[in-house]
Amino acid sequence: MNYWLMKSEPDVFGLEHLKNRPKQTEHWDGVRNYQARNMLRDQMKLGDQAFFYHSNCDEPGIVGIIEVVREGYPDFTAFDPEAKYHDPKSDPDNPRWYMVDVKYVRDLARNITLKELKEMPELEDMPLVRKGNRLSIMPVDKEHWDLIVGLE
DNA sequence: GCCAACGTTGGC
DNA sequence: GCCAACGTTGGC
Repeated sequence: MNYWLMKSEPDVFGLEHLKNRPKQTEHWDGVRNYQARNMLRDQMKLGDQAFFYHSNCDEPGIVGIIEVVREGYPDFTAFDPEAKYHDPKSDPDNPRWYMVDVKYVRDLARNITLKELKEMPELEDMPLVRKGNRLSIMPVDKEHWDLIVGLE
């Protein structure tokens, strides 16, 4: 089993939105970065768990846990000219972008903030806290995962 | 294949 | 709202 961190802006699609979906499940669309795409397409497996991270907000941080319930498949929103993340270069016969479906697992008891994570020497290798990292999906080491859950 | 210009991300 | 960091694009 792999562990991940997935970023989303709470104003656009936050943990509450996922929780309120029928079946508490949603497809994770709109990723338009090749490195993140490769992870969605090739590496994320059924049952993998991920931190739900709120970005671009007052207190960026990890607010919950979600789970992969469908493995990588083409991000159909790329084909839709009306969609925000439409990409005319993604051909349905040869899709450029992929997504997975995720399901709400639980809230964390509190928001474990980016600020707090940055202050932990044990986490200095974590991509999330490294300068300039803008990936919206990133792998999390099991040791880091356990450590962070332990902060709750 | 280089690199300048441009767009986006996301913390602050 | 600012801006640093980074990815992508496209001319050459």
